Amino acid sequence: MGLGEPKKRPASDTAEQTSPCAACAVRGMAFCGVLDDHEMPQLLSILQTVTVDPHGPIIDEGEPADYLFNVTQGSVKLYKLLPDGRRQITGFLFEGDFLGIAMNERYAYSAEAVGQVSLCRFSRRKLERLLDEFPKLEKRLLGMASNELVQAQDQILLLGRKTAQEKIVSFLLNLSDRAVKRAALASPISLPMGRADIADYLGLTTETVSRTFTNLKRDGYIKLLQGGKVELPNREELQELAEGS
Amino acid sequence: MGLGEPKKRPASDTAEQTSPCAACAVRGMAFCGVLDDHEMPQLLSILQTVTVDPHGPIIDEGEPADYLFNVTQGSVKLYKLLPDGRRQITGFLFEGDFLGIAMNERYAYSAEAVGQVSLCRFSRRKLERLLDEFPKLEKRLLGMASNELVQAQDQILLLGRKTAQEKIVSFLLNLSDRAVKRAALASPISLPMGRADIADYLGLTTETVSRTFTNLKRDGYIKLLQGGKVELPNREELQELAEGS
DNA sequence: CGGGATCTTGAGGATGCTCAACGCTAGTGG
DNA sequence: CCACTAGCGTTGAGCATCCTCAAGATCCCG
Repeated sequence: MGLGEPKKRPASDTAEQTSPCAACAVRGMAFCGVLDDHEMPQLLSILQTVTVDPHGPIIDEGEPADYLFNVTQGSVKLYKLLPDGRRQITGFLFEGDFLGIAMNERYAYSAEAVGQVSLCRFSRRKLERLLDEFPKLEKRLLGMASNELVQAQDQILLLGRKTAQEKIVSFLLNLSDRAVKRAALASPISLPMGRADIADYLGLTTETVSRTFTNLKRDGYIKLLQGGKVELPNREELQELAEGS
Repeated sequence: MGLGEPKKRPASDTAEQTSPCAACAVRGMAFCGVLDDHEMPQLLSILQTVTVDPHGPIIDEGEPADYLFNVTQGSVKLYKLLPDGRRQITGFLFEGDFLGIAMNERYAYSAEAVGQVSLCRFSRRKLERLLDEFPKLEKRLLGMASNELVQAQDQILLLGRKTAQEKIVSFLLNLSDRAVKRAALASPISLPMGRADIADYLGLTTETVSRTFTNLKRDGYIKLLQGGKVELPNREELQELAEGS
């Protein structure tokens, strides 16, 4: 696992010593949002901030699941591989998303930075002890797990029964919805990942992704802007395209 | 939702009055297994046993998620529909499986009995109150949610990147593994669901499922027995078929 | 024994894949 | 400053897997 070894920065070696969390932009959206200010120090004591370069590994499928993460900046892709190299991306994470609910003793998938990424890293062992102390943290995690399961089922429906065009449009709408949840704009959304990543997420090839974008553009459903941004002029129209109705 | 209205049987109207749980065959595997004997009465007080006829509905996608279930007998299919009728089965449940982790305020999918099914039914509201009282119950549910997420990712990999034959073989091996967990045999496994259900679970058509079974049979990888049972003579061989290695 | 449902088999076709070439952009070094 | 290259995205032509449509076989329950 050569390139991109995470650069660890203990929470206690900078001016942020007292609390990187106090200034944290994603605290409200993340699972730590349920803790009050006076409870934060205990979380802080088991947390390290980490940055990873583009394409750098974060976790590897099959390794002991010793750490959990919270994405504070950038985007992350999760994926599984078949022995012959076929790849399935199981999800993308953005600011505020949690990495590591879906695991037992070992990581069930690998994770890699899409662009430059910053994360909070928790020792799993220590976090589990904290859960005993703060039941509301555990409740929050259970709620997040529920949400992720619902998302996973949507993805299963998409992969099993939708056409290439429906897959692409569903994907764009999903990114748009999540952007709104992060208090970003619903319409010019940014695609930090490449065509190959989109293909491996939707069970397609890069060529099919590219062709489908071209068609959607030609028919006026989307506009491709500078810097990998996409404009969605008419969400309701797209909503229907996404479900074939 | 006409046919198959669940037949409710309050826990207090039969000889099992004191405890249907005491004699419950699946208690060890189910989430209630974490409760001690002296804690069971509280669970019992919020529980009803229910039976559903073949093809009878259990829950409907989009309805308020007022009840959670534990399957005690038979098999259940979970599915989502697209507006034009395309169907994706998101999972099958067997004895001991829990129904209802993946939900928020409303059910994220529909559930239907495959054969004759028996279930324990819990009021969600009351169960949530019980969770506050028994943190170990909550911990257990979080663990189960983790497991389900791992399963969901496997299914995503299957749907996105596996061939028809790999899908079928993976499915058979999965059923076999789960049979073992229920203390059943690994090899002649039973397929309580029809070809159409298998197809909608694997993102295929019934014809493709049928043809693939025929091919696997011809090549000696499986044997189709009486009563919808399937023999898997060589699991290791199948394991390789399932991953294309 | 009959009949409906389910399963199987066949022939033809469409969606998305493979293989290949070309264009665009950004970073690099002369 | 600009040619060069490497990576990524786009486009095209042919093809394979799986789907569609249709007919026949089998099973199960009355």
